[in-house]
Amino acid sequence: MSLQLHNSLVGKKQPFAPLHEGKVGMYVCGVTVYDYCHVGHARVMIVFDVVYRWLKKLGYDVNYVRNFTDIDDKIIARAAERNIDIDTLTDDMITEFHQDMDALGCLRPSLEPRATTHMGSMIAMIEALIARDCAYVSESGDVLYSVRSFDGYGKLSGKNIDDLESGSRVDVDDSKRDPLDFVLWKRAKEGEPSWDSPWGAGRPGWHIECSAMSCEHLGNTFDIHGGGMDLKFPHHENEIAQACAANGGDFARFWLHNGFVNINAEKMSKSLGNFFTIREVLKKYQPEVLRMFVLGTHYRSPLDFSDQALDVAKVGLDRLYETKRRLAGKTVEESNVTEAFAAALNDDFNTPEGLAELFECSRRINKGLDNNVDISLDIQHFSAMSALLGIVQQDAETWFQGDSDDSAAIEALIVERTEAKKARDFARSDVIRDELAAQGIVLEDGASGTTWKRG
RNA sequence: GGCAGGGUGGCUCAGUGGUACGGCGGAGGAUUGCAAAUCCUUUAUUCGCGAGUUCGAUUCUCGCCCCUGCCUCCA
Repeated sequence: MSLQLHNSLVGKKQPFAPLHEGKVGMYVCGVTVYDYCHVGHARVMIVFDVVYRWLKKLGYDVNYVRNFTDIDDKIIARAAERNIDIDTLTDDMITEFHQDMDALGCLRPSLEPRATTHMGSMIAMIEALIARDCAYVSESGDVLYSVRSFDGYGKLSGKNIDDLESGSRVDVDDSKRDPLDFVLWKRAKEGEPSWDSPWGAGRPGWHIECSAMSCEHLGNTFDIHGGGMDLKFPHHENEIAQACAANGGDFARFWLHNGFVNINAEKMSKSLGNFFTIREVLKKYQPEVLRMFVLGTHYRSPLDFSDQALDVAKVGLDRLYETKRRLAGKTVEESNVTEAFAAALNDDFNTPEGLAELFECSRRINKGLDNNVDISLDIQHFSAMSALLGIVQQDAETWFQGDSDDSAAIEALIVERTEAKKARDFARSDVIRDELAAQGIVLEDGASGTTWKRG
């Protein structure tokens, strides 16, 4: 079966075919760089990392663009708060962001454009919108987008303008022709960073950034646009309105939205304050645990965050690493994933089903090892599937034992215990095992000697 | 109020018009000096509730209940 994507634009799965043979253009909304990333951000990045990896595996030449919003109200406020330059803040946060992403095993996108270096294309797009009567300069001096001018407004989010207005919580701004009109260009306020434009000094609105940067780097019409479900409205709706009205054609062809990360059945978010940063989680859990946790649920479903859920992910990974550990020393040839795995990923990136296949493959290997039958093909599959998901990528001993420096002492005790066992002095060997167990060390007596891990 | 997405075993998470995948946990067995790990067997007359369509529905349709989100910044 070929790749099927759930396209938010039509609300169902559709067969995927790129605009240009063999090439895929994909844009994913990145982060606003004013603070550390939390688990919600981690989910988007991990989900689209797997999308990226799978598209490449299918043989596409993928141009993956993920932006940084490096100018907005929150950034200005935070820089002022910390009494540092905006550039210092954003550069710093981008470095921290990359650190988190690298830790999580997310491949770097092809390009990570920053809003502040794309003023030209944003201004050009706004000019085009004004020329087409889709935007206007308000009394306050801001440039606004006129939502009534765009017929398809609301198509992505399944809303219509009248419904939006009746349920609107937005304060009515007199300078707007319509309450739903949104800012394309904000006139500079005293002391704020600004860029020159035909409408005076100012800075871009959030939505225009993504429309301009995606079109500049991927062309006016491109294949995939992704992001969190919360960006569907108004952000992505506005992106479509801007790009389509300015360019006169289609914008992104497939829209992919991932579900939220919840805590106690509530959305994890900055505003609710119920978030955990990635680095907080990584103090307690290895990065692959977070990855496993994310991939264990389909990307569009809600994902409940809890220590218990992470523990479950950890135990599952342990199982896979036990298999990898038994494979130590065996050379693995480059190979492909199983058909079942490919079918799962092709079905709108069904990673839980992909994981099920990986676990089954693990069992086949263990069984083969126990019964001494040829499992070379399974080993290749195991390696290819785990690599594709970006898990079980560490050395198994490191995974189980960590890299602290008490290993020598532990191993000395294991040698002593082995001697005792050889002498059938089980009382002594059990004492040693108990001593180690008290330190959290679990021993496993295998056919080729004793191995250990931290429990 | 409008719109979107959900409700599957003790927990978690897939899936399908013909009685349900995987993981965790539980029980039993093999293996082991005993463990650990691994393997085998087992663990949902049942998929929120009611009705309809059908030979047959958890899967389709309708109604209802409950949960979450979006409609303001948000991944």
